[in-house]
Amino acid sequence: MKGKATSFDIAHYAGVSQSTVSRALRNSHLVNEETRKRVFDIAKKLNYKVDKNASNLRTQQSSTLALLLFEDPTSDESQINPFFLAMLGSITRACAKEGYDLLVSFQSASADWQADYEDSHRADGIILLGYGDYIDYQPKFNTLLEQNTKFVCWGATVDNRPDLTVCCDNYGGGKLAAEHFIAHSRTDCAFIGDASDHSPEFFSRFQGFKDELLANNVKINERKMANAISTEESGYHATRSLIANNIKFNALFAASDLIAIGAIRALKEANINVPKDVAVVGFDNIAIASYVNPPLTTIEQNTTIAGQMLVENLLKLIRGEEVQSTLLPPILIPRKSS
Amino acid sequence: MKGKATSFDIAHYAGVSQSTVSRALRNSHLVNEETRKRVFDIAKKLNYKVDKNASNLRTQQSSTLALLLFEDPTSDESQINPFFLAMLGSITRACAKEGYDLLVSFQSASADWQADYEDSHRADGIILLGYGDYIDYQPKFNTLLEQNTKFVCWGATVDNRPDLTVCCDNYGGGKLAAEHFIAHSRTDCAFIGDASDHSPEFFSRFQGFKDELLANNVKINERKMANAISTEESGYHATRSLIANNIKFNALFAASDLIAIGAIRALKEANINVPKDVAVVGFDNIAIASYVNPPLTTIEQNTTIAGQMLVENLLKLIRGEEVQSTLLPPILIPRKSS
DNA sequence: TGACATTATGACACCGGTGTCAGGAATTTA
DNA sequence: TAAATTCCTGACACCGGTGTCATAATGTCA
Repeated sequence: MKGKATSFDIAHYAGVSQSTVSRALRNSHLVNEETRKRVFDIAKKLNYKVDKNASNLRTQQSSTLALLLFEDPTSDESQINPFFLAMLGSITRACAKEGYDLLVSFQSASADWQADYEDSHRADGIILLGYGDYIDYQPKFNTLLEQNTKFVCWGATVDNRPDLTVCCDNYGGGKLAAEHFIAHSRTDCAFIGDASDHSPEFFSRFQGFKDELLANNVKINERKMANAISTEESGYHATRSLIANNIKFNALFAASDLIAIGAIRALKEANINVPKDVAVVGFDNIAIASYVNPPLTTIEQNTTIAGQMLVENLLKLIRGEEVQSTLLPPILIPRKSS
Repeated sequence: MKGKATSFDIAHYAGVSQSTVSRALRNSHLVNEETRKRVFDIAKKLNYKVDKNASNLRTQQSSTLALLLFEDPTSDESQINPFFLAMLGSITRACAKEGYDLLVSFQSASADWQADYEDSHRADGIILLGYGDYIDYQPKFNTLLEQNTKFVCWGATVDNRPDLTVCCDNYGGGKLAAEHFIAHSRTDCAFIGDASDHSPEFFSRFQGFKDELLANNVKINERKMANAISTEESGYHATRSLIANNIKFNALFAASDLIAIGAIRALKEANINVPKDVAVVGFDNIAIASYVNPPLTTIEQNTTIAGQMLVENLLKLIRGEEVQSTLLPPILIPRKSS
């Protein structure tokens, strides 16, 4: 046999028509049991596999989802944010469970990604995953919506479409961090992250943090805040600049674990003891968090559930079912850094 | 416009035949420049995207590679080995650079994965990534070879086909670890990993380690060896059992970083100081390694290059070009654990 | 026994591109 | 001016399945 076997080959050997083969292989009840068995046996012998391109072309669907990972273009090329990698893992699993394949692709936020995968019928829907400059995405979301492309995204909100977003309750997570500090009488708080509304996730975390402090009559001093994107380097530099400016605090809330880890490095360098002098709380609970020294107290986002929800919601959208807005509860994981 | 635009729609608006549209969009030199422009403009306006299913079906290739990740089924479901995640990242990037899409899928070693992706024309080739029981795979490799499926694999060797494997020089890496201990006069060595030939990568690491020690007249005591698979838990338990058996050593070579991290935890628990009492060296240089306490000395496998090589070699195989056997040089990254 | 339902199958159009071949128009050559 | 060449385009088969429709064979009921 040259080349791969087709349904015509099977039809030939089974002495039936190609139509019947196709039906038999898809377990249509229209096919005689005996015929079905014969076809299956021959298919197995010839190592036949349905040509997905032909099948997808005809049925106009692909049983495939696309995952677009937006990386902050400023972050180090070689290291991908471990939080996203964890998400990727759980999304892959969730897809497999649902019988879907997963196409993975990295995108820079600026690129002209649009609906490429879905328009070209390569994927039935798209999962968008990224941290950061989501605000720039709204026009692209609109394009996707206009074209009736099915998509869900992590973290970012889409105007008037809360059902397209799965995210952690960042505001609530921020409050958890504040509660934790209050409970341990650490009220001289610093924040590192991006408190502008440029990065909505960080913004919400900060808002929750600030509001909960206020509810306990604690005000956060603007001078005790520094901007950082979600990398260890950025957290390190932001913290160093606070220290260099001689700014004092006894609690530090970092908008992500990577930032927190960088912050701890900067604190250590300045001979500031964690947690004795400064208690540090991060956000995400990436795998590294439990191994750093001291182990990092953090607000966990459950990536397993998050990945499942993204996939489930997307499939519902594809099937035309209604989707509820999904907010995942954050959990405080207390460790030795606070 | 209902539904997605097709090349016929463009043909209609451009007043040319569908054939010409197809040619124009693929920049065939057979098309008049003016016609080409017109077609492009209309395509853009209609937000036209080539239907990959139709295109792939006709051309019998997919511009897609499949990545099959074999996880050790005994490892914790929720956590994927960070080394593989790093590989996944670099493979994704390498694919993008070459203009290929990447299908990602998790498989358990036992499943009937065979050549599914390639047989069904979803992918032009397959990358196999896994640790562990590779020895069981040879029959499946044979099936793949028989069917002329293009594939490459990480780590595992395929009988008589060294060109299909990309891996780190595990033997050389083991020697590096031994050299390091010798240089620091730590000659009472323990090894944790799998020194049977069940896990060829671990086996090679151990062989290199042992041989280099022998070259320096140091013999490793069989009692100072313990089996472990590549998880933190497994490393922890293996080390605990050594300690429980009152086995003494002043240097420990772990077959992977996760094992090493587990080992350090066990040592700490037993009040054994790292590196003062026991120097620890791991293997992989995963991201966590530099953050643990103390930072872990390890043998780095460069995942960026590894991913690139896997993709490059696979593409060469697909194009029918000759591929050289690829052995990547390991590098010792000295940190505070030794 | 004739009308009708049920079951199993084949023929065929179709999905949306790609590649081949034939041929008309314009240009060059003899 | 006829012949050859180049350039550009359209018609059409084809990739390998899926879904619809027609139909033959068999079973059911009045």
